[in-house]
Amino acid sequence: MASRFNALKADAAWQKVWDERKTFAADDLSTKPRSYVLEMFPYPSGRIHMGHVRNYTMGDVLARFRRMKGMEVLHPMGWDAFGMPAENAAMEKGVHPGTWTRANIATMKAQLKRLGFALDWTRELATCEPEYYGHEQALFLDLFAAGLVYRKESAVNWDPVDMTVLANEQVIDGRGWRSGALVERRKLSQWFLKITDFADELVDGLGALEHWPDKVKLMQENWIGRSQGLQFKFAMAGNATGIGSVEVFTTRPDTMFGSSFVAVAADHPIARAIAETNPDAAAFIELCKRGGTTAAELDTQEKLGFDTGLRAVHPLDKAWELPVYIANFVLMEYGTGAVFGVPAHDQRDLDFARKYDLPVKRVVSEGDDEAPVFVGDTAWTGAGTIVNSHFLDGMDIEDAKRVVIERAEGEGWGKGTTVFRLRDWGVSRQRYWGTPIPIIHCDACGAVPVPKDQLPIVLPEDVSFDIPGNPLDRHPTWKHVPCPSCRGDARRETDTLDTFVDSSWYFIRFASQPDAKPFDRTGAEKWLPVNQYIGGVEHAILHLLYARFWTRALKHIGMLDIAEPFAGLFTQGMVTHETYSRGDAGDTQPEIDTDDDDSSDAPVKTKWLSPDEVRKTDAGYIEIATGGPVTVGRVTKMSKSKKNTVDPEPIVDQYGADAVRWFVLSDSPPERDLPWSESGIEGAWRFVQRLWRLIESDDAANAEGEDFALRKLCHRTTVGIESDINALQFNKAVARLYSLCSAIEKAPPSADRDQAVRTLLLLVSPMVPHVAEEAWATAGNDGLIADAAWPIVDPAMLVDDEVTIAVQVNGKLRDTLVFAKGAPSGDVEAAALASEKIVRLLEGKPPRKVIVVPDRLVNIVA
RNA sequence: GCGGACGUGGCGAAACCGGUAGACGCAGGAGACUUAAAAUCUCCCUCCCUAGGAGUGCGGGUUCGAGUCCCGCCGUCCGCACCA
Repeated sequence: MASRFNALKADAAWQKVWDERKTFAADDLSTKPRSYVLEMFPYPSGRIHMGHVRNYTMGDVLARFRRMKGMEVLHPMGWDAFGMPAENAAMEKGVHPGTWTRANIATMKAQLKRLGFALDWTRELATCEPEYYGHEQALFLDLFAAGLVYRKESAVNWDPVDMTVLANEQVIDGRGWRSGALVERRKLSQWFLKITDFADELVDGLGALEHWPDKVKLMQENWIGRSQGLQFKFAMAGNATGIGSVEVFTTRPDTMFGSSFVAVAADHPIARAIAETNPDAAAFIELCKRGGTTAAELDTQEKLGFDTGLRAVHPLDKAWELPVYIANFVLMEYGTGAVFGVPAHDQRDLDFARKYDLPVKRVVSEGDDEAPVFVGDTAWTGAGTIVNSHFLDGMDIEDAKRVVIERAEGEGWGKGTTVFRLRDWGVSRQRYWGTPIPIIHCDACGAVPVPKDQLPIVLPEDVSFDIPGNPLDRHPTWKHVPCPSCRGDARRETDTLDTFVDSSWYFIRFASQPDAKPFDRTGAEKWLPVNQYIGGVEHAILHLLYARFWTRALKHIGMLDIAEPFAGLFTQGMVTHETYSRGDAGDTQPEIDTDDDDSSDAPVKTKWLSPDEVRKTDAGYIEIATGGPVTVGRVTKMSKSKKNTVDPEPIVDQYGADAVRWFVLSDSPPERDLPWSESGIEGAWRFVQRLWRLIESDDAANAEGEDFALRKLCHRTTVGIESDINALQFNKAVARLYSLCSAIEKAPPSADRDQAVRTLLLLVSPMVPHVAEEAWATAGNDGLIADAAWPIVDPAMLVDDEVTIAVQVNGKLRDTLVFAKGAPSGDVEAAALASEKIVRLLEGKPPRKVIVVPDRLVNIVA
């Protein structure tokens, strides 16, 4: 009797069982091999979206699979719960950020539970609770004590919309990563973490991360931007100004004899000193500040300079003087804020030299041309031999670099150095909804750390959000505290920590969560590093770099002996959907698509329609409300601004958790984008029903006799799926399961078929656990399929005794032959040549050559 | 501009180490069952035209044999960006 699988009922029932039995709680004391599977924890924005579903389903399949393979699996979940959207909600709706956040967590937790994820909820944490951020404050103080935290006044990226400071990593194309507002430069006193102390090891450490995507490693390497070169001082000729020297950095000391000018940044101390007495210089500096910083502007912006009148003495030839310019293309933030220009071998310097008629001298010869005058408008930056350079002549570039550095160090005017693009991590945020920085400012004692026994510093609840700015700073009493050191009147730090600090150590807290301290070292080390971390590429630099730094910092201060937090990383693709717009407006409107985690939408001109506002008809899509035509636009990332989102919850209501899980695992390779479609989810639902029918119709009582081919297929499928899941290639595992399912359906009843059904159930159970549990119980098995062991593969069942051999003529397939495996090449060749089709094609001519690849093919060259 | 990835049917995609291209799914088509529909099942489904030929973005090359390797283009996407 065929019945339907009632997903709604079964999902709830099995989720309750897993919950009550704490099936997926990880045992710290287990002696089994361990595996820590983690997906990037969500920001509690309100509701889960398809991206979450895809991300967590992938991790879930891996976690469930590893459990079945006999491992003790840690698969926890928590909430990245501090951040701007909660404050925006507070401002818009008058609700306290904590109330809003905790309500969202409750909603999203219920939504995650409905998907049946094998999560260890006993370790759930939310970063906005004092039980978490109090420990974070303790860690901050530990880093402070170790000298890895400092305060300095600096020019910062100020987001005028969010009214806060942003780290360099959070500024994208000159705009705030969250608000999309044009970032301003401001001077502020800020707390910094010394990530640059770890710059070298953060680059070098990438080499050991075998199970990370090359793309992410490369992005981090470029972000850290390590350059090796020479740092040295030019002495000034004469000393009328009192400026004695200018220090520059170069990666090309080999080209020193090709230099024709020195340039300093507009905000370089030398430029400022000159501006004090020279109004023209001051005006030029103002001009430089006005220049834009976007890609397009930089591309078209002319190289401009102002001759200071200063002359720098070439360190290798004291008689040689170079003009010193203030130039708009020199950055104060990089290197020493000053450069020397070698126009022949640097495009920027060449543009500058051509504009100001400076000498362009060739010092690297790319061919035979050794003429000292370099012509043309394209600098030569490639390999070559050093020419026109005295004692360097004839050397290659690398040798010349070494020789110059040795000489500089020997003569004491410079030294070989490494310079990084990476800046220290500014962590102060002028926000309420974040971790309070545990520091007290005292006029007498300076910045004093809060004694650890006074932690956590808890956020005050009575705050208002009716005016912009930081409510902590405006709070009447909170910041007024005595100095812990001298007991005098002092002020609490009112800035809070960047929320990326919260996510820099949550994976450690998951592994070990004592009450009295952030984590227990041996407890944490039992689980760490995370074996498989899964999340979006958008965190390739931000979160993943910070977490790597934080882990190394903890190692540095002896709190943890783990260098790299994430041994394996996988970055999954996005979930996309067609876009629909009314009429023929198209999707050509430019727009800024900010993060989908928040509710801020960019202004949109196109009238977008959501998928449930349109219907597909034979004549194309129409708008349901008006019956008007709908333009189907590009398939893009689901975003609120384009209204092409699909809310997972109603889909789960309609099709059940298993169908949704199966869909997000099917078809698209997990690192690529997954196009969501209505027909796709229906297909997934049909498969769940098909599985159920197959299981229900299995008549175990009458199952007798053998089906050797089917038995072999089960073993082959099992190994295949093991390797697919280990490689996170779920789309391939899905395809194999479809094939096995079809083969079982077609097979006549037998004991092997009955066994195959059982195997199929086990193999699909990590992906569609609810229908698998239901069927497992229906078939009368004891215990949960979640606790069942993965099928054991018999290697003998993987070998084929027969093979199909392709017969090609000139590389084109003409026939196939079935042979016993390992048949002698001579026999195979003879059979191929005797084949009717081959005989006809050869027309009696003898083959010129015959290639036989054993057990694979015969290629006849005619 | 620099760096990287990718390009296979109507669509999402498979294809091990260079060895039968298009597995598996979606959409579509035909049929069966049904009073009918849904569901289900069976078959077809790269293209031109069929004794066959062409075909993995385009043009070359290496090879008995190329989606896979090499050279040169074109296109798409991503990251960085005056980085000295």
